[in-house]
Amino acid sequence: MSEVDPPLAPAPDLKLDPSQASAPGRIFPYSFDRRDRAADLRDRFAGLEPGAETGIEVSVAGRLMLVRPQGKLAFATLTDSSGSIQLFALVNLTEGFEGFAKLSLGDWVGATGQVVTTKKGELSVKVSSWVLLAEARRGFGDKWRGITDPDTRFRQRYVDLWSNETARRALMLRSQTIAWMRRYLDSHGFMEVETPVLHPIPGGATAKPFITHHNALDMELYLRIAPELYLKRLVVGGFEKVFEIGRVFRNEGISPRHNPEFTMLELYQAYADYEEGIRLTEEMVSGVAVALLGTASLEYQGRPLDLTPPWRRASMSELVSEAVGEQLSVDTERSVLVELAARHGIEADESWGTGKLIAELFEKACEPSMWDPLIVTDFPLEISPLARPHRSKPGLTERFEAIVAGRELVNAFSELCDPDDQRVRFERQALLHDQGDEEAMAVDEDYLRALDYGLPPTMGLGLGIDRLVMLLADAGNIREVIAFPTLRPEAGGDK
RNA sequence: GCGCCUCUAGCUCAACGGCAGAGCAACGGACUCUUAAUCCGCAGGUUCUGGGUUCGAAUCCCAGGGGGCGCACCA
Repeated sequence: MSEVDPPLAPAPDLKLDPSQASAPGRIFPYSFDRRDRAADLRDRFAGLEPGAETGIEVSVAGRLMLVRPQGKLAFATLTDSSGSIQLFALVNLTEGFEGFAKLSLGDWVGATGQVVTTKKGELSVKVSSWVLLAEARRGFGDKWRGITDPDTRFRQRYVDLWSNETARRALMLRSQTIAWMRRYLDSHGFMEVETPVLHPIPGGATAKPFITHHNALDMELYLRIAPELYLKRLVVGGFEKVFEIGRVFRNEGISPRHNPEFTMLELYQAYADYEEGIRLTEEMVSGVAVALLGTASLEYQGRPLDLTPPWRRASMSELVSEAVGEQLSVDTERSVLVELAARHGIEADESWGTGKLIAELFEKACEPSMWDPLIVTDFPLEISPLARPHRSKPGLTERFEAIVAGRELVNAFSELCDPDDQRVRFERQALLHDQGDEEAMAVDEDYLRALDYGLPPTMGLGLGIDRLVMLLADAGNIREVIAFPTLRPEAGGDK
C-alpha cells in the first residue's frame, strides 16, 4: 500500500470517468465576464408582470443547484454568492441547447441573455449563450435535503456550504462581525496590532498549551493561549489603545462550545478601568447585533435573548449567595465553603483557598442557569493572577465576565500594574504548576521587567469571537461558525 | 477521560430474528413555462470492522472504529 497518498479520490459517485477530464477538448475557460449578480437582478427587476420581456441583456455565473429540462425548453436554478436566479433555455434561442439540458447539479455555468419573467412570473435570464466553467464530478447529495450528516458536513465543508444555506449564513455573519469590530475599534481610536503566535512562555490565561519545536534555535515554543502579555507590553511601550483579533490555541477537549483553535478579540485601553470595559462590552455586543441583524432582541436556540443594555450587574459573591441561599464571600470560613462545595458535587482540593471555592461554586450553582446577559463582577484575587486588586474590597479584583446564554463571552479587568504584586502572583501560579496544575502560569521575567518600566492604569478586555457569532447566527455548536473546525483525521478511504 | 445514543445504495431514510427496500442523485428515453417539474426504463450494497449466539443476524450479544449528545475542563 502506498504511503504517499491515502486513497481519498476514487469515489464511487464519480459521474464521469476521470480519464475524460484531461482528455483533449475538455478545456474549460480561464475567465468569464460576469457582470450581474443574482440578488442585484432581483432588486433591479422586482415586480415585473408575468411574461415580461425587458430587452436588457445580462451575464450571470454560478452553480446549478436545480435543473429542469423539459424537451425543447429547460429551466435551471443558478446560485451565486448573492443568491439565486432562474435560467430559461429554449431550443431555438439557446446556443448548444442539447448540452444545456444535460448539465448536472453542481456544475458551474456562465450564462448571457435577456432578463424576462416566465408565464408564472419567475424572474429569469433567457439564455442566448452559456458556457460550462467547471463541472461537478461528484454529486451534491440529496437535492432537497443536501447533506445532514455532521461528520460529512464539516469534513467536506465545500459541499456543506453549497447545499446548506444556514451554513453559508453563519460564516457570512462571522466575517461581518469581525469587520464590524474592526470598524468600531478603529473609529474609537484603537490601533490594530499583531503579536507573536509562537511564545517561549505561554501566558495570559490559564490553559494547557500546544507545544512545538524550533529547529534552528533548538528550543520549545508554545502556540499562544492568549495575546494578553504582549499587548500590555505594547501599552508599556506607549500605544494607549491597542487591539488584536487573532487565533489562540488551547490543548483541551473539543465540545459544542470548544474548538482547539479559536478567535479572540483582545483590547487594551490606557487610563481606563473595568467600568469602561463594561461600557464597551455592552456597546459592542449590542451594537454588532443591531448592525448585522437589525435588532438586539434575538432568539437563540428557541429562547428569547435580549442584548439591549444596560445588562444586569452582580458580584460573584452575591450570585453565589443568592443561589445557595446563604450569605457567602471570600471571607467566609473555608470549612463552610468546602462543605457547601461538597454538597454541590465539588471535590475541593487541598490547595484551594476561599476565592477558588467561591468561583467553583459560582460555576456549578449559577452559571448553567443563566441566560440573559449578565455582568459578573469582583472575581476573587486567587483565581485572577493578572487582575488588579479591587480598590475597596480586599481579596477581590476589579475583574468582570459577561455571561450570555450561560456562556462566558467577555473576560475583562483593570490590569495589574504593580510588578512586585505581579511577581508574587506569578510565583503562586508557578507553584501550582509544579504541583501538577498543567494550566497554571509560569513566571514571565521579561513581562515583569516591562512592568518595572511602568504600565499606566489600563483596562484589558477579551471577547470570544466564535461565541459571539454563535449568538448572532443562532448556532448551537461552535463548529457551525468555524469554516474548518478541528476534526479527527479521516479514517481512510472515501466517505 | 467517563456515560448514553448512533452507523443500511452517492445523498436522505425504511426494513428491527425470516428473500436488503424507497425517494432523490446517476445512467437511457419522453416532454415548449417548470419551481424539490412530471412520466417510463435501467443500474446501484463488505448493512462501519472483527468475533459470538441462532436452523437463520442489518436486526440480539461482545470487542474495536467513526460520529452525535451529556458530564468534566475551559473562552
